[in-house]
Amino acid sequence: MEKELMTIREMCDAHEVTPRTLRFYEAKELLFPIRVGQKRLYTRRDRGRLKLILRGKRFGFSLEEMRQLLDLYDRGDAQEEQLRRTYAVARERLAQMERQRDELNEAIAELRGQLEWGAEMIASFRRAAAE
Amino acid sequence: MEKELMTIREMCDAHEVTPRTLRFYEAKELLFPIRVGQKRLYTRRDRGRLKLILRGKRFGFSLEEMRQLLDLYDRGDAQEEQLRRTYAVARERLAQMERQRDELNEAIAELRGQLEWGAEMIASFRRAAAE
DNA sequence: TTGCTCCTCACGTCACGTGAGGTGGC
DNA sequence: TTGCTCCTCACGTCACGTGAGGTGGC
Repeated sequence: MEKELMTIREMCDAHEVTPRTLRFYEAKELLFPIRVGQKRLYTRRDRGRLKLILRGKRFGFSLEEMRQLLDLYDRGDAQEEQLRRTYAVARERLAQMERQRDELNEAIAELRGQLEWGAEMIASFRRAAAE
Repeated sequence: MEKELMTIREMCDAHEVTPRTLRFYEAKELLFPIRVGQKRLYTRRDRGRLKLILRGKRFGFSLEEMRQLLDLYDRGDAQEEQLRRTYAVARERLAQMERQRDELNEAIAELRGQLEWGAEMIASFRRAAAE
């Protein structure tokens, strides 16, 4: 059973982030934990938002983009509009990620080539030293 | 024929970087253009270093890492040592790039799944609106 | 005189990391 | 009293971007 309210430490352990990250997201108005004195208590809503934020990060969305999408989600009334917007932004991101993957694959191939060349050079140094 | 000395603008056009980038690399001691008054004139050596820096960037090396490798290269005496070091660092980088590519591919697959789901949802909104 | 390119600060960006210094409750 | 966890500034990081304000030569 999940606790209704979680401390900052419990949040960190559950989502593998640092306290600094959670405070930073709060400053950026991405999370809104309850304050009891100085302490923060995170609700189910905060956990839902955090999961979406972390997922968005894996997709390369900026925090500002995630904030805008979450805000749309929160307004609740325009569910369809929110979905369309997210869909459009996500398609662009997908295209960027595919380009990025292609570049990365090229770079990997190039670096592999360089490494082969380097291995040969090192081998020839060794042969020269053996004389 | 390539000119022996190039202005900052010629360097920028030749390598698709901004003046700010070249000045930044100089501040970080990666480039050492000749100063004629205030103006900078870049030598063949600077161009060689810049090419290596940009290549290194594509491989994800930090500027500090590139500076260290270039410094080794410059000492010239320990060519073999330099090559070995570069080779070792490059192998690690390759492994990181491969991990990064795998994560990216996973994220792409996941995002594609989300997009499909989103497309269906939008379609069902449309059907509901058609009633 | 007007443009153009060059220059030097120096602050801004993004997503946090990292102390410094202090508090509350077991 | 000692630890532990929490807290709030606030500066540091990385690789530049972006004005502001000024200079030199056609």
